[in-house]
Amino acid sequence: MFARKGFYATKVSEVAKAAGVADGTIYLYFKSKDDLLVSLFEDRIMLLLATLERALALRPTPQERLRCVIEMQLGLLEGERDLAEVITVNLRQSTRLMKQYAAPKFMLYLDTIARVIAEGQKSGAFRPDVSPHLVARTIFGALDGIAMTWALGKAEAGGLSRAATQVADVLLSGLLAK
Amino acid sequence: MFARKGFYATKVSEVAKAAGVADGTIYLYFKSKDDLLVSLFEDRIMLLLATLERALALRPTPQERLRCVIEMQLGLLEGERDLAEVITVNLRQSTRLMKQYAAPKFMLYLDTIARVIAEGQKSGAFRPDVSPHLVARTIFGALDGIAMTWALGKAEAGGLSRAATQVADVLLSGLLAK
Amino acid sequence: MFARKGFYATKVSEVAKAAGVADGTIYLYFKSKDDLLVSLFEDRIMLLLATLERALALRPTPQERLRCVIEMQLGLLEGERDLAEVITVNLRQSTRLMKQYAAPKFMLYLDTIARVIAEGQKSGAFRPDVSPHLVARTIFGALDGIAMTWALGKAEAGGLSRAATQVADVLLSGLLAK
Amino acid sequence: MFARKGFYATKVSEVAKAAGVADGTIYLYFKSKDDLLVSLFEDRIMLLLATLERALALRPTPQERLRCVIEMQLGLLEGERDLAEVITVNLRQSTRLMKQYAAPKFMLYLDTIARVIAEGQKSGAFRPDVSPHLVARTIFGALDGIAMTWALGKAEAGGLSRAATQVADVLLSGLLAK
DNA sequence: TATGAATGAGAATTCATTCAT
DNA sequence: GATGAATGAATTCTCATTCAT
Repeated sequence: MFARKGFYATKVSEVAKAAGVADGTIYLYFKSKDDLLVSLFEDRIMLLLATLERALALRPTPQERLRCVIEMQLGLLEGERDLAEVITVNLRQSTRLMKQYAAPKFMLYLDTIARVIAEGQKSGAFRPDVSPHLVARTIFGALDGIAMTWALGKAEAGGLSRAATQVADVLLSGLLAK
Repeated sequence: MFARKGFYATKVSEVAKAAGVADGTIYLYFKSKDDLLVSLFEDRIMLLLATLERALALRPTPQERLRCVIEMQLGLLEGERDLAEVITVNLRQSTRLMKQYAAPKFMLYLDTIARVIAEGQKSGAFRPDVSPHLVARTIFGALDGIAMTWALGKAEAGGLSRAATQVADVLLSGLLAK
Repeated sequence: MFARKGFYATKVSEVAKAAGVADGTIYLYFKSKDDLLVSLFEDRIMLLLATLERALALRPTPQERLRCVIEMQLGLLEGERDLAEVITVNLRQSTRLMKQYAAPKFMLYLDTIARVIAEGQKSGAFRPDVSPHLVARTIFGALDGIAMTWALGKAEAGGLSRAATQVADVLLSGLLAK
Repeated sequence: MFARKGFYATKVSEVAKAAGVADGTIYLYFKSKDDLLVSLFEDRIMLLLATLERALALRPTPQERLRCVIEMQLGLLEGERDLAEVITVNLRQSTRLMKQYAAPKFMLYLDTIARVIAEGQKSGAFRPDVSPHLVARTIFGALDGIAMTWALGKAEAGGLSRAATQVADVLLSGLLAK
């Protein structure tokens, strides 16, 4: 609902009706309307983090690990256009929301990406002249931007995974040591 | 004000007071509160587009042109933390706002970047195996993500221009034909 | 709880928790939240009435009987600051509550005081030129006001019984026939 | 409206309609619904205080001054049954309201009465063996109780001023030095 | 008897917008 | 053009009460 109508335009009573419960019941499980949005985000980013850690454990080379990150971030949203819209668009409704709740969890995610880069640099696979954290922010932003334009546009099925391969190609060849 | 408190948390009366006019006066110049935000965005993106076109005219090689894009997008926000926050965070109020007003102008901007890529591919400078539009979305997203994390974090002076160089290095070597 | 937080600010669930039972259990013993307050009041005023009647039976002279009334009304609350607050403050929730439930019982109480006065007048002990009912209302109000200011203030231990003696002195010498 | 329906049972929108303004307009003049009630009380008690001080200035003897207090407190409500109900009943809805807002102004009023008593004691007119503040609380309570029973009952015209004379007789002869 | 999760009616308050001055 | 007092629609959240277990 947040994706379709926007967070502020969505009434709690609509969420309740869609969930098949009474208005008050929402408040037995969520502290406030804000909490509803934040929980959605946290659920997903924690899921992403957990899945990512597990997947990374199976990929030995830095190249594979980076592709893994890219595939997972876009994969989380593939087929879930509404979720993509909530996370890339609606979540950013208010700075307060972002700073207070989303930022900490989000930083954990950036840290994970940065660690992949740093390890690749240490092993000599990636160029050492760039900041791992900056690269992490670049990668996150690139994928987020792709998801956003995908969600706001036609959101074609399979579009994100096709994008993932190309983006990975470009970023990887930009990061590999010469 | 939108940046500091969020669009919805900012009252029109606060904007009026900050501008030193009466509440009603706002409505002599803007159709609605939404219009206030959209105008802000349009002003800036049109400025960015115009400045970018002018700057691109002076850069002959695709490499220089791409660096130019990167420097300008981040440069627009350098030193204007609040503006960065409005554009990367607050503007994403609602899908309606994005789709109806921001998207068209935004597409013009993506088109400009895509054109730079396509020209680079045609001239043989950039690898031909990636979609110019996808690369444009990647570049925009990367820069937007950097600006967002910069704005939400400490927003250190000079941070964005230092970032620009490194991002340009990575993206360029990822895009150059072998 | 009603005394500490006010009747409207006290949730039934808080009363239930304080009583160590589940919310629903309250409704097995009380018809409604209002009933909770009314029962509290009725319990106490009936207790006061019964105790008062018993005590009055032992005091032969009008003077003693009047002192008895004063001591009992203030004595009921001595050491029970919360109860004093409920009766003097919180019970006055709404005119409806007062008129419908409290007033009848309350009138019984005023009647008892008025009877003490009337008997004193008949016996020649009290001045005959004042209405017994008006005097009863005066006495009740005076004691209620003392209890209220005591409850809203520091509610010092022993404060009410010390007050009782002085008030009785004043009222008695005001009522005695010349 | 508060008197007729009780404070909690009265909706702000009803007050607004009765006042012939829109709901929101209430909030341009009062901070909250509570403030509406408190303002009513403060207005009146300040009026009472001012009128009382002025009237007291014209009465030389302690006896006259005490009668003056009694006449004014009951006189304020004479003919204003609703106001009497608000002040004696509705205002006492919550301890918070009383303690936080009403108490300070109320104490000023009690102080004024106590001063009348203390002066009477100093001049030798009143018995010296009772606390002026306790007597003030007694007098206030007696009058408040009379007003309350009057408001909750038939509230006959002229009832309060007739009561005033009798109460003054009793209290005065109770207070005069022997 | 006791429970406590679910209910949903209800109300205070906010704030974008208007328009008489 | 500018003002800012007044508007009133709109919405979150609370909490007394119920009832299946």
